[in-house]
Amino acid sequence: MSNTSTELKARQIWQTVNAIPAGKVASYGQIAKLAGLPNCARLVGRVLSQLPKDSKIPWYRVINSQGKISFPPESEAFLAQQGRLNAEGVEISKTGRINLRQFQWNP
DNA sequence: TCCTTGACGGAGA
DNA sequence: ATCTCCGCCAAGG
Repeated sequence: MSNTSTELKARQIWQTVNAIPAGKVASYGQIAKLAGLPNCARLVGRVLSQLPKDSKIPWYRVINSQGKISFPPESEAFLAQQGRLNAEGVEISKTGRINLRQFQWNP
């Protein structure tokens, strides 16, 4: 067990994602900034991609800045995320977009 | 060490 | 609204 720089960043990211309230979403870049890591949107995606399947962290509340799920439509991951969001009342249009005006988390 | 690969983002066209 | 083209950061080859 070591505390590498990236591990510290990962903790910051987990903590921030945990703060997203149910029924709301946040973009990768937004999470990065709130975590004190500007310009690290890709890192957020990377960190979330390494979460264990049974993680309690609400990774599915994180989408891209275009208001879309960052997985290929029809993919297993896409459907899983879509389902979790729908279960929380987050609406996704037929074209796969989420209205950020309405559902984006603004702390 | 250099190059490629991503759950990214913003500016243009 | 859609599609490039870059810039960014860390990991893996």
